[in-house]
Amino acid sequence: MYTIKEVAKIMDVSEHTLRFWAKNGLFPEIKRDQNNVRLFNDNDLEWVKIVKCLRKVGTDNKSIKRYIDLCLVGDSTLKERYQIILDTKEKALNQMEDLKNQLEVLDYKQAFYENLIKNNLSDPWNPANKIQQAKEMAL
Amino acid sequence: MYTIKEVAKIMDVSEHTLRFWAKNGLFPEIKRDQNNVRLFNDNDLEWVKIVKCLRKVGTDNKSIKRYIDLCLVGDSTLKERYQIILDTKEKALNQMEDLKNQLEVLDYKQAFYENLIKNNLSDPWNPANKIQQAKEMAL
DNA sequence: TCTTGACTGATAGCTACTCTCAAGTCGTAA
DNA sequence: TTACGACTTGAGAGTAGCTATCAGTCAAGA
Repeated sequence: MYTIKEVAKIMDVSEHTLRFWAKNGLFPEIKRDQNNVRLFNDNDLEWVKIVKCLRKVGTDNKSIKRYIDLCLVGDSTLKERYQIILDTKEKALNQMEDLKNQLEVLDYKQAFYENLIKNNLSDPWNPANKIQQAKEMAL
Repeated sequence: MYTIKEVAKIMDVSEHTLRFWAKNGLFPEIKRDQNNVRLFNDNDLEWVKIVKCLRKVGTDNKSIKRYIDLCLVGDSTLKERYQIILDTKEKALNQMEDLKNQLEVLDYKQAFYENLIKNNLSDPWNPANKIQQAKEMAL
């Protein structure tokens, strides 16, 4: 059994966020002790894990709740849940692709700056420099 | 020269977001025609590209504005800007790593569901089933 | 007994959009 | 000439998902 603080540490999710998720029904009911303090068990940790996973790939909380609710309905929703996982995987792969593209932009920028710094050049992008260049061309 | 609508299409960023970014100083001043309509040139498109890139890897707008402002200052900020690009690259790589981890979680889930569906089994996670299992064990 | 620390829910605030709206401009068709 | 439709503008309201603050409860230790 874990307190919310321990779960926050183990799962690397803030206590605030865990309470927010709990309040919004993103976990099945979590047990409380006699003082109303939440006590997470290992199974609850698995729920946190899947919610965290779905959030990380950008699933909105409404859709996550829907998935959780399907889980609680029982076996009749197995195929629908399976499909959600497949769709989520595709989303994650698209995001990887997107990140790769952004990395290319950053690689280009890096090379651009390295060239300027190494050769002690001026930034041809800078509007101020543009004016300067225009002046030079006009001479 | 491109209207905001064209830029939105070319860069795959909504007109709303472009106006929002512009209002918050995430682009250098953009030219307007006699009717106050924004006219983006190819250089502006490059600004949109870098802002989009920074946002995609989770940079907050304040930090993006700071980067843009550094760009406008001129060559004295080249090294600082270079460092921002390097830091951003690292952030992007961390995110890739994170996504890979989440994909593993999803792969596991996929296998889990495939097993249940193929073998026509009950979800051992379902709280309702847990009760059932407990009952069966009690028999 | 008092203090410290952990927890609680309610609520306020924040970021980054996202949407709606009234108003202005343009080209074309009746 | 006027009406229309498609486009733009800024202002401002609304939203998602946290994030932070707060007052209050409780148990354990000095």
